[in-house]
Amino acid sequence: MITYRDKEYRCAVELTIELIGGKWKAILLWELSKKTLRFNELVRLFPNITRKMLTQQLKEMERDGLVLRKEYNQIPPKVEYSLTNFGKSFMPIILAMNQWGVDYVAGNIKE
Amino acid sequence: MITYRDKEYRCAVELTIELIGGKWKAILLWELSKKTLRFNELVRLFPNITRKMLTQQLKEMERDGLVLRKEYNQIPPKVEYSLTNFGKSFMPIILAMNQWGVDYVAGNIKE
DNA sequence: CAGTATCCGAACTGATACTG
DNA sequence: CAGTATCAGTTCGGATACTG
Repeated sequence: MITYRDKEYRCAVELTIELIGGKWKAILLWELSKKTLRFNELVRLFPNITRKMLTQQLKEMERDGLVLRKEYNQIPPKVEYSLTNFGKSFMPIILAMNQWGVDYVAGNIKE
Repeated sequence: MITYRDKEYRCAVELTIELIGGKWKAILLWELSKKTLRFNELVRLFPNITRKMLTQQLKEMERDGLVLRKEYNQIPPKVEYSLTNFGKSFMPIILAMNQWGVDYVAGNIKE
């Protein structure tokens, strides 16, 4: 058993899923690992995610310490999202996910 | 863009999430990688998953080619679940997930 | 620009009972 | 043993409109 922030998990995999599971978080980590991005840049990168879901996911990741939200007090507003060191610690997983795609569906990748 | 089984994905990570995302699939892959298991053994291993959800997840993984369902025609029934080679191809990801837990919450693991 | 608010249907999850 | 069936509650996800 693993205890983390007062919750119990059967195995490490379960905990990992809790932190980066869901439809969007792994992909957000992937993009943010390449480049710090502003809110609307993320919106444009992912035509399929709504602003609502994007805000929600980013907030959860910020709460969990994976993402740093930097707000510039200016008009028009400017907010930048980047990975914390903790967020970067998931990169081996994200890279493994990407590598899996390269290995197993490489023939179907179109640039 | 990646095309896989008539669906399009922005990046490999997105496709990986589609195949092994969700709350249970990664954990099921983890357990089945260690040992072929019968339905009720899985039920006992995961007190938090209901039979309904377990059936549903296993069916999806079978449909996607990750899991092999072997039914013995006998009474009482016996069904064994194991990983296909395709299912095993996700092991680098699952192992990375587990390793993350070992590295980052090791202090909180109780056997 | 970077979000909120509201509404709504779909999907997930759980409890319980039942079946070949 | 290995599931299904049913009901109900919660969360997810998307469309649209609005705000500081």
